[in-house]
Amino acid sequence: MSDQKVRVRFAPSPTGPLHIGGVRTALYNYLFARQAGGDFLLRIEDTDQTRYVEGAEEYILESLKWLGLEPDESIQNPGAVGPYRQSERRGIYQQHVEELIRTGKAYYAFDTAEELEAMRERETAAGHHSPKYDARVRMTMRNSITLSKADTDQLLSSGHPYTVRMRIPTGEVVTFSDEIRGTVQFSTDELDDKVLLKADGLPTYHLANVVDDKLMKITHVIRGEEWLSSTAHHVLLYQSFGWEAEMPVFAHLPLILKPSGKGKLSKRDGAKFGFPVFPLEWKDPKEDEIYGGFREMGFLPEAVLNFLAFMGWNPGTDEEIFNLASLCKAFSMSQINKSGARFDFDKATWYNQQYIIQATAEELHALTVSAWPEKATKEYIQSVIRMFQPRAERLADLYEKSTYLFSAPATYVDKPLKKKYKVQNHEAFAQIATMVGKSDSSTAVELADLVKGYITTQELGFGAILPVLRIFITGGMEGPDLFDMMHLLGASESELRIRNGLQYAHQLKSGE
RNA sequence: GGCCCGUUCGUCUAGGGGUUAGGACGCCAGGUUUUCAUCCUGGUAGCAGGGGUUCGAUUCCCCUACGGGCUGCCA
Repeated sequence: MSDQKVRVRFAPSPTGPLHIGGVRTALYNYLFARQAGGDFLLRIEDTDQTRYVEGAEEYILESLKWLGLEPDESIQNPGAVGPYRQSERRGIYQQHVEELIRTGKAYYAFDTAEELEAMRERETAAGHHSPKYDARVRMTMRNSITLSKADTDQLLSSGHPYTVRMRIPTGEVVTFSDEIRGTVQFSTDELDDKVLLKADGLPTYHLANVVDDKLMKITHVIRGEEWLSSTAHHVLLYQSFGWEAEMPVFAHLPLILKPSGKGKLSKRDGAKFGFPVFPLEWKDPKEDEIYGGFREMGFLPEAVLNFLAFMGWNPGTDEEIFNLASLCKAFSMSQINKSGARFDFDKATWYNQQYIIQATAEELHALTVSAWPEKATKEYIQSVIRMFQPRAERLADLYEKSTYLFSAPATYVDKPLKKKYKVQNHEAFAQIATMVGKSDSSTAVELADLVKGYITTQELGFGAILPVLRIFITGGMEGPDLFDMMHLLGASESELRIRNGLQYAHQLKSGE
């Protein structure tokens, strides 16, 4: 197995939006494949028709595309081992299930939902805590083991609904090696006779997964820890088919947990904690509810990837900024943790800020084009972006925080203005306005020298002038360097704003 | 309840028989910016508990506690 070309798969169910934990699973699969020069496939596991959600498949595809985790083989660009949608592989499963029945590894079960329920109640009452359809119980149920051949054939030909169950042997120990957890053992006495084929003719995860992984030549199964318990069933299935030699290497990833409280991160946690748990926004057709996405929240895909990569993995060094390409180089299965990681939105935000700072103004402009005032030129907008990059945690901060560079402030912060503006400086501000208006400084530094020189020679004090000037220009107390902004706004606009601000401040003061 | 997996600062983690237990986020303080942010410096805080093994355990073993997963004709 190890001398074959590495092939891994990401196999989500189209039952809703792709959860952030799923994204991380996809990422690790992608990284592992890229690093090994192998293939990364996407398989849609749509065997539960009752949970199928319209649009989920497209959502998954779009998410992976946004993140840059595009599969080598998928429903969109099929390879040689398709179809890549399980619902289109019915015949394959049917065929394999028949083989298991022939060899006695599986059997028909005719129990109805009511009968199963009755069994569970009976078992619980008898003191069996988690009732399992196991070697003992199956002898009390209606299946092709307890029924005569004639009765079984009769039921089958009469169209009675049936499932096919796995016949778990007793008294054996299933041992397998997990890349992350080491040797894991299960006693077959603990295992139940899992349903392999449902009454609707579609396979359950267990059967479909094993058959598809084998047929799609998957070498490494990298998936969430929620699958660890059922891996024993999967190993048994490989054995039943005589596929021991082709059994993939298993690697069960630690789960992503809620930021606080108990359990793994869930769909509702986003709304509950005020941050996205999905890559893209999702409008649920059934619930009439909108779930926020990292993309719409102004996150850069590489920041999401970097953040997610570090939830459960580390490069073994102190470095922590890794884009997709460097992650591919640094990734190693042996550096994956065993324990679950709590989702930390502050850390995600920090990563985003880092990537916004690293990005070029051109890139950020391209990602936000429609958000800027139409009249502004590209050069002007990109200058604004450069000024606000270190001040942005989300893409929207870029244009939401910089509105005053596109139109004069409509209001001023009164309290600081009252405190800082002194009536006796009125003439000095008027002088500065004139000076700024006439200046043809080619750089912000020249403009700064000019104004600061005036303040110094007039002995006005920077603290009495600069903060007030900032309020005149922006309306507020925060923002980029004052002279950078005035230089960008231009001489006449700056002069105008100073004069308007001065008039306002003067009225504010004299009105007391 | 049963089975399986896990447990280093609040969070993400490095480390691993002898270390001042390292880094990052967050938070706090200082510096730069006479603003805010960035950036820089410093600080805060941790090996779940109990038994072993050992000259010596945070590191190895066992137990307990706690956390997580599974226990569906869901995946």
